Amino acid sequence: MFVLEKQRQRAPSARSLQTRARILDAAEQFFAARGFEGASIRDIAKAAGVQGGLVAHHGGSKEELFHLIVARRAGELSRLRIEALETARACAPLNLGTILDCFVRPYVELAQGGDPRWVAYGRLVAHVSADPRWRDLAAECFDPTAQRFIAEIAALFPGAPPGTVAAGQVYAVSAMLAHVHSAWRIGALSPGSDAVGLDRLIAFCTAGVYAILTSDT
Amino acid sequence: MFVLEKQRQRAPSARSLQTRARILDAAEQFFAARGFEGASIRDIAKAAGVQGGLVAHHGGSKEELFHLIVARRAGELSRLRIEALETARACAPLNLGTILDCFVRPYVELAQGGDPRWVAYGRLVAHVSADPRWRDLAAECFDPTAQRFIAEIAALFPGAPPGTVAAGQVYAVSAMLAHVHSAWRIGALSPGSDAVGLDRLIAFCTAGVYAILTSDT
DNA sequence: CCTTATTTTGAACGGTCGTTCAACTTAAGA
DNA sequence: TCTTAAGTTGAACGACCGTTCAAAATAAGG
Repeated sequence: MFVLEKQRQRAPSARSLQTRARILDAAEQFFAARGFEGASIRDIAKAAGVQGGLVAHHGGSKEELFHLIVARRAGELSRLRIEALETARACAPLNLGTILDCFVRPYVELAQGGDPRWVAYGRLVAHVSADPRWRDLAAECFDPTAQRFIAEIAALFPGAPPGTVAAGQVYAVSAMLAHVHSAWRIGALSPGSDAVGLDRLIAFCTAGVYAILTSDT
Repeated sequence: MFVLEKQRQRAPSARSLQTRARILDAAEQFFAARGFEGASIRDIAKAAGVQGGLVAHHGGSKEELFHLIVARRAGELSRLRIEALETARACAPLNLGTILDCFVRPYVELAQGGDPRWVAYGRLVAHVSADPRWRDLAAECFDPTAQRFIAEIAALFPGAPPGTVAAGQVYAVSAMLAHVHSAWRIGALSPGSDAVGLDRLIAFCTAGVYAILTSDT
């Protein structure tokens, strides 16, 4: 899967970096909208305004390109979530609602902020989660942060079985993704602040996770 | 999208019905495993043991075939859910947990029962829900039953905003799908009964929906 | 300013895709 | 039994796929 790259002898030019960014952004949109097989290298190249061969030059094979796109966005989001967690911990002792807030809020605010790249990323995550083909990619990009939050929650509920904490995490993530990419099914977005919907989502997740962690069975 | 078909002049033979079923089942597996674009007519034909042209004869175009497969399974599941709801209503006044149980349990038991066709259907639903391309299909196949359950829940919480009930329904569905097709992320299935996991899922959904329906905001 | 690593082009390669269709086989209905 | 609608085959169509590569253009580093 991964071959070690030849050592660079020169710094990339500004133009090359811009081209690379255009290719990755275009690929992100097409992969998100049409899935891995549905997105074609030629469509991506045309949207980025380059020749097809250049996509391979900057992104490698189609699989490597997909991996690259998911990993770069996941890394940035992971950083934001961990930062939110540390900030919250510095203010007050963590509770369940705060922990889930730190996980859910960063992404939902990015996606609802209107940046099409983060909306696309949500669809990408949905594709990756739905297809067992991407199991390794999910494990690499999503699991470390998820494990971190699972550990925080488990520390609050010492008696809860580990599997139950993990289940709550998975359910919460799925509800978060549905909140973003199935918003049209919930109804037309309210013209005012979207924060109401976000708070409602976090309340749903918190109550659900709390219920299964404190149940007797 | 839909042309009116020529009137049949003869009943289909038993062999033809079997062939048709083999084609639809094979298509269901490939669409579920690889998505719409990832599944090829030739793979489906080979798995069904027929020539490629026969797939078009029984299933129409690729889009029509996809629609056919989702609709037939959705119709059957919808019937089971409504039956469960009516049975429960006959026994005792409905409450939130019972309503959600009637929605979630029929599918999860089918999928966890080991029938690969129902496991495949779960992945199909995930694909349909993740891709805006299938918005109309989702509206046709999923919304009527969802609306029915939303109405039942709304009747229990007269003061709750309609959008909040719909949000709870969408979150619950997403958690249910995650429970089935992301079970590997929650952990190895317990060797004993899977009903424990199902009860936990229903408890999660019930507590979450209840929380957002009774919140002040 | 040179040298040359890097970026970019343009075209081509072998395959696979969804779809179509004439010809052949099967079996329903009179 | 006979007619013929329906089922099935096998091959072909044009289009698009991911990938490769020699050659040209660009620009970093000495």
